[in-house]
Amino acid sequence: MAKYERIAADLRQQIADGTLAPGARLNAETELADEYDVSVPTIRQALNMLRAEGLIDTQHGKGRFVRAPRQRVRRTPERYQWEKARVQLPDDERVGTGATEQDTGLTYQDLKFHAEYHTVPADDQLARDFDIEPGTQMLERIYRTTSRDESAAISLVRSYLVHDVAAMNPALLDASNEPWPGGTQHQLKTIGIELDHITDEITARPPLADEAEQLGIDAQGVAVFVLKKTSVGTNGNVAELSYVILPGDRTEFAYTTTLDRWENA
Amino acid sequence: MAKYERIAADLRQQIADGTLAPGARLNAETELADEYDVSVPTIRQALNMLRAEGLIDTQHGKGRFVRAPRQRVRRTPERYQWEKARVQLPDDERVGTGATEQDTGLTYQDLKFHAEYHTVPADDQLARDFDIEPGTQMLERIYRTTSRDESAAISLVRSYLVHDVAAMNPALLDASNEPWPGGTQHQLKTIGIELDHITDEITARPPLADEAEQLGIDAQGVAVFVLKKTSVGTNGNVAELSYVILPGDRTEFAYTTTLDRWENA
DNA sequence: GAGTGGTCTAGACCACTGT
DNA sequence: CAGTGGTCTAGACCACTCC
Repeated sequence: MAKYERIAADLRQQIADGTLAPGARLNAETELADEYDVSVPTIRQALNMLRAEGLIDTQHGKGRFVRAPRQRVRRTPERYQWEKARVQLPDDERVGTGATEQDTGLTYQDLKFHAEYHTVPADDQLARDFDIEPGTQMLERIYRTTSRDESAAISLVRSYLVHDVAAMNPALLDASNEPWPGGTQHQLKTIGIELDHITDEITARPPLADEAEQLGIDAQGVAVFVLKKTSVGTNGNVAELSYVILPGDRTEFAYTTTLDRWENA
Repeated sequence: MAKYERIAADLRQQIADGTLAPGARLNAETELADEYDVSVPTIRQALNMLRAEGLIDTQHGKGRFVRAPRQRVRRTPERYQWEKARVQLPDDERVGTGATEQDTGLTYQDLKFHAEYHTVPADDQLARDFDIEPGTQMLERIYRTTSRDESAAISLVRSYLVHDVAAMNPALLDASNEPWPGGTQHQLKTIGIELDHITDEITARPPLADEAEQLGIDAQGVAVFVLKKTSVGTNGNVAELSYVILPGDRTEFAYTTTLDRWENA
């Protein structure tokens, strides 16, 4: 076993058994190098492993700190139905049920919310998903939701609508109307679209540099979930499609499948 | 921008635009150091980034190679219902519908299959999930499924049954009966259990060292999915619980939620 | 044996954080 | 200012792969 592996294992153990409690600062790399009687780069290699595992957090100029295990936010598809039901409520009851809540699964009042809209031509992937011609103008909506407590974003969302369809209600083209009371499903209702079903497709990949920064993930190690959410209207057309980027260490998905009973049971 | 970042970006670009095609070997670190006019450790830092991103594969003594983008295996909950329906078919039609297929979502004939059974006491987590006393004897079943083509495993499964419940059919205690025709749901039927629903809970984390090896993931970078699958019988009790470890770069989950129609629509 | 990556050293200089 | 981590150098030695 290599020295750096042995050192990493030792520190990992100390974190696991509480010798190094969450929030505690590790000794400086020069001190650790003395303690373990190795060179500084070797210590750094060990510490990089722990960072990749999400166990420690490094802060330039301050030190390395044991990370508190992140509380996972549970995301279930029940809220799709919940949001759909709320669409029919009067306006004042719909307040606080914005796209934020639909796309993050959170219902907190204390969120910082950022939205910006663009018009972009459909690339091949979007064209396939919407069953439209490549180059068709799309309304691209970028959302970033941040808890007031933390600096890190909870999710990054890229949402797409066919521009000419959205334009049937000009209010939908104006980002300053966000967060929209009632969320995307209510927005769709204003242009005559009712959703039939929503498909979630979940993959994982390493975060891009800017995603890592915005989500408060140390660049190496922790992955992000990419949730591709496809909303299909009762007419069979894709009404909205969004990519939700979620931090891999703070997210949990849960889906329940109910099975048909055996006939002779 | 640091040198190693610039070098990584340059190589990333070459991989993206096909200058470095999948399978191609990168120049040796000493050659790259000459080309970019930096030291070898700096080159190594750049290459470690690419490895963490899953773009290259390093083989000790041979070189570094551009990884082919992995084909993702799509995993949907439809097969739970599919497997349940097949339980009632006659034996000869059930062949090839083993736990493997249920837990991996694959139906290939050409799989190498490994199973081993243990008896272990329930820890606190298992006790909570099964609603039993901690320390209750559990039948722990470890599955590892490997495609005949590749050396890497497709999934690693840890499955739990209450030992005394499984023991009602002694054949269920013998690992040499795996792969069982009809899979777990048929095994449960032999002890009088019909499933009502199955809940999938999905998280992601960095792989453990042995998981990375078995799944053919380079230790750093690519995450693993942990799918916790809870199968609940028609009596309301948890019948079986399994943890499925899936490679983050080769797995995609898809779940569709059908929404109720608006009454006045 | 020649070539490859894996580990490790002993430093240097810079950028960021606090006092 | 002192202390921290981030970057980078120029080498050494070992383990693995292939011929």
